[in-house]
Amino acid sequence: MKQLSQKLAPTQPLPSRVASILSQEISSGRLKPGDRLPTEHQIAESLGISRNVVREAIAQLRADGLVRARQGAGAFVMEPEERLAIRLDPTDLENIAGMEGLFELRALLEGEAARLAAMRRTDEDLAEISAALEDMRGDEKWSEGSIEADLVFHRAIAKATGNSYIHTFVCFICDQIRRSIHMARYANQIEQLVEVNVGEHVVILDALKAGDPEAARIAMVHHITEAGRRIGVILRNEQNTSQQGIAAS
Amino acid sequence: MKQLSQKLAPTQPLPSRVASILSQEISSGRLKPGDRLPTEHQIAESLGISRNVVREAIAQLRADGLVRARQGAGAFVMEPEERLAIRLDPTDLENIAGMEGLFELRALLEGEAARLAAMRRTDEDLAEISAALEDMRGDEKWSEGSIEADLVFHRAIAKATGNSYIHTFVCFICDQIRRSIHMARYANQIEQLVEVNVGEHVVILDALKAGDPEAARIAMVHHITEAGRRIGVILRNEQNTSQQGIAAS
DNA sequence: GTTATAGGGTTGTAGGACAAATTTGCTTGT
DNA sequence: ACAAGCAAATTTGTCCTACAACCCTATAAC
Repeated sequence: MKQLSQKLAPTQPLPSRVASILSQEISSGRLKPGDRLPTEHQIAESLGISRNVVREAIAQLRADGLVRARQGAGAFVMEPEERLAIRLDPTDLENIAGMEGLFELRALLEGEAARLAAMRRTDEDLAEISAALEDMRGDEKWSEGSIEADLVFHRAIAKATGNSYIHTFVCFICDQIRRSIHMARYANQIEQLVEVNVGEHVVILDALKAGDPEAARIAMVHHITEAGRRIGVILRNEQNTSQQGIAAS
Repeated sequence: MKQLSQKLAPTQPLPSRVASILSQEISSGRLKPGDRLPTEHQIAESLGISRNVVREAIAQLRADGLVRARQGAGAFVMEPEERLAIRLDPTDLENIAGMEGLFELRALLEGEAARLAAMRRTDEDLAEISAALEDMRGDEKWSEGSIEADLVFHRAIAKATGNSYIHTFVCFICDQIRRSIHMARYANQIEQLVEVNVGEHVVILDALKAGDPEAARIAMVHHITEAGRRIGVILRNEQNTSQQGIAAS
């Protein structure tokens, strides 16, 4: 167990590192649902830290619904269905396969969000979305601010669905993707593609203005597919964009 | 602030209660992004608890990316976009409006998941899904086991997409809904509707077997819409099921 | 005016102590 | 011998103190 603790950056706070270790023990199956964790004393001693730190680590796991502590009995691993939080493992996003999966989910979710937004958006929503698009154009190409404006655009659409859950989920996924992009530093090779990117956004906005649900959805799926392609993520193009004749009506 | 602490069951562990208080302070806007939290000492003193408890509470918030603590400086509320976990507020699901939003998201997500599953499912996936359906029929009507089998059915479809993110998200949402249903005890008024429910599942399974993406998606959306209706959740039927003439072919 | 330094304040970690609750095993009575 | 109940050990929950590491600011020195 001790050697695991060295796999994390020493700059990260100690309780988080301990939480990661325990969390890994669980997700790797070494600790199965129903199992009891080692006592706080044992963990503290085996890692050479104070019980205080262990308790903070377990507090994090408990907050995620990963374990349940019972006074006098111990801390037990919970069933996977009982988890009440989603936390993505950042390491999953460091390879292309993970990014592909996330982009697929994003296209799916945001595509449908755009469809709903086309039907429900208010004029204020539209103004907010348009403003974000202006910011994308106005800022320096692919500067930090431009990327942020891009995200604001997507979030505003999700908000325009009027469904706070959709908004929450879309925000979450977008942030995961942005984080990955920043880490991988993909952005520096695509500066010349801004015009294309802005163009795709314009198509989406137009569909929202027109109140055309299918067109909005298809434009969004297309945009995300292309955006993924630009950073090396190839989506299996099984999205049903083949029926776009309907949308053109 | 003290009166808020009484709104939680006294059986809940103290750190969680404190975390809820702080989390409410943030989501209600009394603490805005960028603000610094009161010092641990102040919080401890104002609530009449030890700093240790406060630290565990903050550890939970930190794990969610809700706040970021810098040694020597303090704990600061993070931007909403920086959050790295999704945790739904259980109180949001106690009213019909919240459930409607969640059902809409569910229909959207699982509908698309069914579409992808129809294209990608392996024979093993199909066997797993069929087995779950058998369990639903075999068990006593609407017993605990039958409800679980229902969930297994939905999870198996999400797994058949081959996308672990979709699987994770669908699992998460289903669990939220199940939790709400259990809490509200809706289930007791719909015992006679099992046949209908099973029938809807059969339609989904048939579409998956046939490898018909659109039919699978439409069947899933229809099922979730109906399932929601049975427990009193009315979805604005703006789902594009109007094209179901295609599915009937 | 700018830089260096010292001080107070805040979080991070350690360690000890006791309370509360659970589990286990032993004792005792029948 | 068996069962019920009691007692002890174990484990988590909470509190306390102390110090280290670090941040920020105000003061002092150049």
